[in-house]
Amino acid sequence: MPTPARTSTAQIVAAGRAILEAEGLDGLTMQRVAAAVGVRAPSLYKRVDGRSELVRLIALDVANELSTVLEAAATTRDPARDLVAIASAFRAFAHRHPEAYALLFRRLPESLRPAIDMGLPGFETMFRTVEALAGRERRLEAARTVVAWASGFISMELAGAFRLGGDVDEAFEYGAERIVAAISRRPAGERR
Amino acid sequence: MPTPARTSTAQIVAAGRAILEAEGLDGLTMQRVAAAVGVRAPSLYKRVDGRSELVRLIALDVANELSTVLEAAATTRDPARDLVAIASAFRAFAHRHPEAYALLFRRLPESLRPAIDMGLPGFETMFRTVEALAGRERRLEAARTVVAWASGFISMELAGAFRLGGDVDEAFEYGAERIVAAISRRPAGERR
DNA sequence: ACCTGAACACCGTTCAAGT
DNA sequence: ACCTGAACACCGTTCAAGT
Repeated sequence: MPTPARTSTAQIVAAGRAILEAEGLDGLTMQRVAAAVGVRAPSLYKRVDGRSELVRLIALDVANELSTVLEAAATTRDPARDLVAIASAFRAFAHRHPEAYALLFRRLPESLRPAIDMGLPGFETMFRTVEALAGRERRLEAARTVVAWASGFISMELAGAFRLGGDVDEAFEYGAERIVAAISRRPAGERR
Repeated sequence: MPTPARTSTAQIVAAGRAILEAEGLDGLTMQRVAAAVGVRAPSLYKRVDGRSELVRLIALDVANELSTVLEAAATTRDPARDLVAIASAFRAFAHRHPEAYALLFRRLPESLRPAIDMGLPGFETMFRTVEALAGRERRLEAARTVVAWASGFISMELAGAFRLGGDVDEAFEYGAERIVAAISRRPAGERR
């Protein structure tokens, strides 16, 4: 006799994300998630293949949200200003969802890799903005430089690695400005 | 009746590091470490306060080794070349010990933070080299920019995040050059 | 002193049995 | 169909008992 579903994959992912953010990745247990959606742990396996699959689904959810945030950040027609805005939006997102953010850049065995496509609109936007500054030929190296800097800065910041005092916001602004200039085809002063 | 110690903290840390590198952080269990040093899991608690303490000790060991590697990398008197060499040594270390490296930049509750002092000689060397390029006033922001870029690049690389093809080594060289230029004081006469 | 087995409270995961 | 309790193989950690 069929019984109605008491939960859904979407609800499980949402609950998992909430628990992740509140308790950290170690606190994200199948039992907690099950309790949050009103079910017992074994029932989760009807919709999700296991814990690592759940974590992967959460990471995909986070990537999508981040993508829309980045997309919305490029509002001017000036690529230099847009790129700074994109980097700042990236950082603000990480501050709002530090545990979720950490999920995006963690080391994983090849097989479990979350296929976070750089094809997501927000990353495309970033990529296009970089290309406008660095030129078609150097766009890949330039994009990698920008993303490496931004993600590294944020990871260190969230890991509490900036312990020498100073103004961290100011260091981010300094870095953003310098990096934008560094990847630009012409020195900033010559642009019009 | 006293029995002789069958292992030591140093041996435990070394075994733990080997297991970490071979099996990943999840594979680093007290039982495995115990087996590797020829003892049962409960005996580890005589020398180490628990698993997170063990991980902290391993992280400190890694930080010290990284420090000596960085220190040895600065061999010329040209700070620009030295800084590139330091960044490359940093990257090479991470490639040799990817799991150990990941330990250094992971998010931790404040209380468990591994007190990886920036006072370690290798980091001092890097800091001094940056200062020679960026000047005393901007050295903190400049150092943060360099380390953020390098650590971010390496994390992404090790996480398998560079999936758009292209030459990753070339992207690192490109980034290193551009960043060194970006944090350097402008030569006299050039306007901004 | 140091080491150990046994025990406890947790995990993730499987599966037969219930509705 | 979906959910569940029971079971299994693991964890980390504690502690009384052994040497």
